[in-house]
Amino acid sequence: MADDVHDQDAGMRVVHLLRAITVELDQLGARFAARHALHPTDVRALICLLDAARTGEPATPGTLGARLGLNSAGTTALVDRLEKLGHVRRERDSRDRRRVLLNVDESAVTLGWSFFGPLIHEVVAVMGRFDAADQATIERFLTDVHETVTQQRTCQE
Amino acid sequence: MADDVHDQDAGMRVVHLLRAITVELDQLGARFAARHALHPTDVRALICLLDAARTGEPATPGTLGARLGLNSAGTTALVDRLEKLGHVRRERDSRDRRRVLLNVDESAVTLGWSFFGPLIHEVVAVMGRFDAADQATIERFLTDVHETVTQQRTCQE
DNA sequence: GACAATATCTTGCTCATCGAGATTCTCGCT
DNA sequence: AGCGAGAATCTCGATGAGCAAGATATTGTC
Repeated sequence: MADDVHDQDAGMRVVHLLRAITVELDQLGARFAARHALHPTDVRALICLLDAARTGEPATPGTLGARLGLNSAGTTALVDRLEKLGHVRRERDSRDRRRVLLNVDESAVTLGWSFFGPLIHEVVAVMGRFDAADQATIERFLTDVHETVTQQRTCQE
Repeated sequence: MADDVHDQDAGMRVVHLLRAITVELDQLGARFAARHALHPTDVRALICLLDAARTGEPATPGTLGARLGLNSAGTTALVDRLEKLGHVRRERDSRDRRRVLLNVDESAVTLGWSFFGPLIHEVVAVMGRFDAADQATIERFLTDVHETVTQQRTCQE
């Protein structure tokens, strides 16, 4: 039973750590936003768009708005802002001409890297201080947590 | 060199996982907010207040606003909202009557647990599937990452 | 006791987001 | 073909969170 208590303590400590990391990353994102005349929503939008670009799936205002929990009006305003800043370009889909495809400009990529690059580098370095077996453990843990959180989000309708 | 590339790949995968987890947690927080007539900022405020209560340090509008990056006007409006909903009570400090202490109501605690409790339980369960050595590894990794992120945030002025 | 410093609140404004509806385009059906 | 249902996006007016600047109340210092 002592082990159970111990397990739960480690679990709670990890929960608090994950929450603390989330809060810190949020604030870092907010600072990045303020420094480049962006709103927090704009940063989240760019992250989503870059993710989509990385996985090769097409991005449209509809999918973006759904991902961010915005309605159509807010999504239009968001894309307007990003387009005005030159981070995104609208482009009519030639197949389905109702749709608008969103292309992320190179400037947004370099902008993101200039700000988050150092942090990413640091985290990779932290990871590098663990041996291969431990790295696999960490990756497995984070994958499980990600799955759990995603499930929690989607199952609550 | 193949090992280097391998290390870096694992590092980048972990970075993406951490970011994905952050995004999911944000959206979960937003859903929690929408479901209880709260704004995202209100949720972040409650988290800060509960953190402060847990560590025993006194919470005031000033410290809260600083933590959230709000100015005094926004902080006043925020505390007004939370007080109107009964989640927080203002109370003049009897020693320094300029100050206002913020007391989190029990209702806010139970509200938070009713929503995030299941997720926390799940994450603890995920953690429980690892043996003690791996748990220590995970905790050490998250601690290092947290430190890195905090450092990155504070050093950028 | 007058003055600077601190903590909080008030006022007037900007702008992101929402709800509702208009517009443009696609596709199945006859 | 061509008409109508439905889908993707945009426009308009309203709401409200947050900001800048200043007001108010309280404390410590000379």
